Amino acid sequence: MKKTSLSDIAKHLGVSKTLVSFVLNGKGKEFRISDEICKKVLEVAKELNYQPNRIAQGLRTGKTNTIGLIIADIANPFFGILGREIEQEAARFGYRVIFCSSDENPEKSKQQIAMLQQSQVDGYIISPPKKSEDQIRSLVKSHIPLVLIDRYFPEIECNHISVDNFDAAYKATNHLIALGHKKIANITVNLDLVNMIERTEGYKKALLDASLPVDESLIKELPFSHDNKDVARAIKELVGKPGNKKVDAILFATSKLGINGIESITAMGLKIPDDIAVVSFDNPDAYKICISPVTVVNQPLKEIGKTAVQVIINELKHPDNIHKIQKITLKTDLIIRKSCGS
Amino acid sequence: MKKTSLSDIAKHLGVSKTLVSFVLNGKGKEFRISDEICKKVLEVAKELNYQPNRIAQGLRTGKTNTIGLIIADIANPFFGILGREIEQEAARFGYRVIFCSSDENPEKSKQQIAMLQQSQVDGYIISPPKKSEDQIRSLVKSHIPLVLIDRYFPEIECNHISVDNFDAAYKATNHLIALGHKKIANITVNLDLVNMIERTEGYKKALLDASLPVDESLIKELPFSHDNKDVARAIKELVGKPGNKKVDAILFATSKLGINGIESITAMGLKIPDDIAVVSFDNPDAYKICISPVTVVNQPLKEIGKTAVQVIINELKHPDNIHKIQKITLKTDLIIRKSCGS
DNA sequence: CTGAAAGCGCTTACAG
DNA sequence: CTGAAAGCGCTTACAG
Repeated sequence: MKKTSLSDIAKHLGVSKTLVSFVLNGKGKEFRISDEICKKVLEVAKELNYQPNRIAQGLRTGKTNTIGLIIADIANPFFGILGREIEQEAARFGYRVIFCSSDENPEKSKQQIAMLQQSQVDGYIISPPKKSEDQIRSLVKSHIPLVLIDRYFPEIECNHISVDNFDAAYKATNHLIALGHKKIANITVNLDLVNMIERTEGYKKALLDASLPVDESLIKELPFSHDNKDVARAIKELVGKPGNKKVDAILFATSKLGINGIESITAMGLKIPDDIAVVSFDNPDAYKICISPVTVVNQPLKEIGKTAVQVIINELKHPDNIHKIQKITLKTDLIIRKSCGS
Repeated sequence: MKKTSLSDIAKHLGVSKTLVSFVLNGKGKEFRISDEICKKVLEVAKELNYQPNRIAQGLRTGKTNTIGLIIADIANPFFGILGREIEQEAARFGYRVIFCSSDENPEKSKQQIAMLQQSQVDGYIISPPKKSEDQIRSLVKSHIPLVLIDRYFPEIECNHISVDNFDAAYKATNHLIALGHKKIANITVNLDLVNMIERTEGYKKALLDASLPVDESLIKELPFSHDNKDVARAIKELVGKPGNKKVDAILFATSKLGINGIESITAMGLKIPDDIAVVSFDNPDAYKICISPVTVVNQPLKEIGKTAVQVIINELKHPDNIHKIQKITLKTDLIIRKSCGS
């Protein structure tokens, strides 16, 4: 079954491809093509089940109606929710999206960017891994719409959408302090990325403002691809010997860390929040049905995704705006459950 | 910054596009082009940062190296893990993937299929919603590689990869029975799809084989887009009045149901497994750190994803095989934790 | 060994 | 109002 093309329809009716193209693109009125012919063209197109070849259109017009998305891992619900929203918002504007998971690996993201360039995507939404500055810089230079999400590079002038991580960590830590916790640890991931750095800064600032000491040994930076054992080890180090508790609360910088952490804490026979209080970034289902439902910093993921697409579409529609850089910071909210005590 | 094309390289060196194309496609040897010229072409290509225009290649060759993926919802970790594996395996073979979430809505999947057709994807991996039989049939007719995952339509001859749902539900129910539970409910989703139907059949068969009555009022089919309230209501109906327990165990057919269900059960003040035992399909993180870690039917998601891509690639490489339909059924395993008692 | 030419399916000045 | 023609960037017979 050969696919039908524009010229099939043209031949069928004894008219030119030009005319058919006009009609099918809704420019019938504009070129004052008679209603009668318009109707016929539409009929035949339907009858022959005409599907425009977007590849051909893309080659001709230079626009593919495709957005390239690079995130760390689509299997992680954090990025899943983000990706879902991006897909949906893009579809509203007639755009498709190619998904890429970089695993926070700059080698992978580099290849993925090259692939997306070759695919002639109209725009990029990227959650850049560390050490990908040069990739982002050269993308900026290419003048194709680009927006960074979740994190960004302060030294690169580029659209980005993220969350006030400093403020979020500050408030979460403060919440712990207000409930009487004094020895508060921070388990985070060694991504060397602003978002994570700001979280740790916010945590420290909250301690300082409460005249609590900042003990660097209570800050554990784990590798991104940590497994349960890494987290378990970190927690053992933090907890110390029984009867001589080094720590009475932990701020987890990601839900992956938090979920593994809670598993370890429980496995060690410790109770949340009585033995140790817990607060975490992100709000996965797991935290709702957890042994002790977890107090979390909730990020407006859907808004991040939606806004990212809108920034891209806006630049595509108004290419003159491409130099008006948008740096958007959204607010988080603290959802208080039971894991911090009362 | 204009992108460099084949002819830019050709002009640069005073040779023909043909030659450049041959060299860049690794056919230098085949056409016995001198090593010297090959080297120069490669050099210039690198220097000019040549990126082949895949859109143009696609138009010319009819192959886009793109796979279209339709699942219910990429934000659901079940599909997230599947999608991740598909993306990764596809990348290994040089394929990109366009992600579409259908929300189990046949209208959406219809539009998405049309979009993917227009995008000239080389193959489809689809988790088809109910009432999408006609869409799948017409795709089969188009002779473009297609594989159904997670569920399929028994009456349509088509590649599919799924899991032995009957067996899985049978074993899960049996596990409950072996632990002494007799009044076992089944909360599932009204998808009218083989996978879900088989789960309920397996559940019933296990009851029958144990000479337990099958009580249709203990089978609750909720809408796909259920919210917490739907699940809470179902559970209230199942549990009945205090002191007069209608049910002592529940088999959840999906983790979304299970997570909501456990939340409701806990909110009602019931203890798992003492007041009510729980077993669920799928193995999200939530179940590991749950109040009572949940016994689950674990599906080999990565294998499903990987195999799906391989079936597509295989057909693409050996177009003659397209009529050798592959119907693959994988095994699940029961991961026993604490939610069923002992 | 290398090049000129056709053509994939579109869109869009241009001409009448 | 409508059509012939060029061209997007490739690949690939075909010719020499």
